[in-house]
Amino acid sequence: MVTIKDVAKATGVSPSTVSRVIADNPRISMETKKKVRKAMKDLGYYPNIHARNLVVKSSNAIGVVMSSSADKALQNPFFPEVLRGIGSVTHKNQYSITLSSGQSEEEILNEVKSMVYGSSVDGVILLYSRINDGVTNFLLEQNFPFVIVGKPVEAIEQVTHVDNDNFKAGKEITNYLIEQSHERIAFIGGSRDLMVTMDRESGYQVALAEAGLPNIDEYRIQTEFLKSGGQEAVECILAMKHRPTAIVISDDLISLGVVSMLEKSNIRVPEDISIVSFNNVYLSEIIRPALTTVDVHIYELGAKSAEAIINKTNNKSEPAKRIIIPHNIVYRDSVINRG
Amino acid sequence: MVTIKDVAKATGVSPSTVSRVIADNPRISMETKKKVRKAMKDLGYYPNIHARNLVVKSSNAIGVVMSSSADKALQNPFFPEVLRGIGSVTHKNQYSITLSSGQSEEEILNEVKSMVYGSSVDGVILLYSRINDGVTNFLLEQNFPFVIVGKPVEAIEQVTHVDNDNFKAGKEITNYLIEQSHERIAFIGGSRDLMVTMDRESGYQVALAEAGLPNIDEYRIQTEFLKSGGQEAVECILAMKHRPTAIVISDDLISLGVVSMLEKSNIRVPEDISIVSFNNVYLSEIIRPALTTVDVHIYELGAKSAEAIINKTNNKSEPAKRIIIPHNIVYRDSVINRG
DNA sequence: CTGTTAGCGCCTTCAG
DNA sequence: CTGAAGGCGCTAACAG
Repeated sequence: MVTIKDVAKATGVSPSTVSRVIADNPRISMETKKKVRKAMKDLGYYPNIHARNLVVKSSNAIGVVMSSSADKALQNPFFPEVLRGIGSVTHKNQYSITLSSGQSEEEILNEVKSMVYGSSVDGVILLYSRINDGVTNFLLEQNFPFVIVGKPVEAIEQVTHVDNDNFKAGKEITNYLIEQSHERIAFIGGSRDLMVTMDRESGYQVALAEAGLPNIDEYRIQTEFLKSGGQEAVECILAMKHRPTAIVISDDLISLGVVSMLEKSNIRVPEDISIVSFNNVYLSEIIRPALTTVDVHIYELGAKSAEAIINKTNNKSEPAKRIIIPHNIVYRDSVINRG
Repeated sequence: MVTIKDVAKATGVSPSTVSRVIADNPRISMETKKKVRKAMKDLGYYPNIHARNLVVKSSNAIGVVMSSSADKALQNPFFPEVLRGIGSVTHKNQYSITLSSGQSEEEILNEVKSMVYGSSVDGVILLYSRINDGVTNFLLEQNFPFVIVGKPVEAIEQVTHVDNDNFKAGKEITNYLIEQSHERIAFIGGSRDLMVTMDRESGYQVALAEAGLPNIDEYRIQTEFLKSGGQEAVECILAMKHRPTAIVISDDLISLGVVSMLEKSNIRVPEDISIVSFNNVYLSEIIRPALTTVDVHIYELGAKSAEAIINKTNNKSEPAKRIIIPHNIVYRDSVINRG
């Protein structure tokens, strides 16, 4: 391994000079800089990041933690897409990213603790926001730089987050269904502990209320953020005496499950049941019928969160920010006008 | 930050003893071990990985590098899926994973160099195999532990790799088309520099030859591993005087592009043109028509490659292995029998 | 503008 | 079974 000493020796300067060249310290003469840089290249010198990080106590790495297991999350195209967004800006800023890989909440909390205490990351991005979340609480206690993709459950003024206006989006998409003369509208959401579910669901409820439509408990179904979740949910719906004519679904992947299950049960979409959902993951375009869905600009969500966390690590005293990514509805073929 | 010294002080032992407890050194009495462990817990001690890695020159991390930009690759569901496979076993073995994020070959090579020289990873997994690849050559020269997902271009006996038998798969899937009485069969592949493309393409060619079918140059099209790649390819096909009645496509995502483009051009699949492809990414099931495709067991590919690289880092002298993941054809609705 | 010194947190001989 | 000492590669004062 070629170290800073080797290039110092080769150049006839001291190690600290070499170090300063690496940092591009302005107080080094252009001449020696050139000389040193040449030697670095000739010898094939690459800095040992561990040594560096040990002394500067930072790692130029940011941790990305997903809800529950990475294993499960990666099945939802949402995550690769945020990751792309995050990756593009971390890369631009020379940060690397470390993925959480824990399978349980406890494992993940431990991972995060060792990232923080072991200072192996400079900041973390939380790809979810959940009630009573150990990781969030820990980060908050430690006053460690982090940003949430989603809406914080509490201390909303203290934590930087990038989110959509999911309440508004939920309301808008539900209103769209109402405009299409639907009156019996169900809602299928992911875990109710997640803020994103809650926000979308309240939007849905308020829209119903404002339209003077009844808010039927049975019509609000909770399931998992997976295709299989959607299939389960359909069973509930099939069991109802008064089936809804339309469903608001809080995630495209769930929609995929419900559409396929509905199809299996000989219920046509949109003729028998209309469907709208959220995210505009690319599969919502290829599934038949193509999904009317709210585009939340996933890539953007990722990119902005990365920018935010990088800013924060470089300036810890920066006040918390809230960044709202605008959404828009993409109209496709999964809704029918019943008027 | 609580260090090894702090817990030493708190326990009344020396730092080296604490270090030995961490390593679970058998020469430490059970008694002191307990005492020390308790103190670690009480104080909230977590090892500083940089300090540790600096001295032991290893990182318990493995680098995952994708072909060209992560940005692009992550658009193909293949990658999240391998990542899941890799993640599950790295996690089980307490390894973390670092994703390459370079945008160009040169950037990626530099990333890999700094991983290797900076000893920030113990091994790397290459998610592609390409002719004349700088990264592969570098790793080979350095004799640094790595495994390829795919078939090495050269030095095949020296590099551990996990692959499918893509030649055989290409032949089988083409034969299937031939059995369905197709005679004009085209091939759309990704970059011809990639071994995976070459293997599948030769399988296709041999199948044609063995069946006594002509091998028409025009029928072999090369494009990008993206949906847009498929769309481009269709333009070539539309321009032909003698259009094929079936196409072998080397990647499901490309197929998605060709199907949608064909649809736009009022050419029906499978009635006018049959399609088969590779990977069995989940979207091949949801697209209409559902794709007949060879399932290469992506998750498995990832999991095995992770096992292999971990073994290798723990035993550098281990001989190179070739691990073949069996494939199987999943028959769906994108092929019609013309007999 | 550059060199010297000390130390980051941990592990590993070498003594005892 | 345990302590003391030295060093991994790098950076950051402090001198000059």
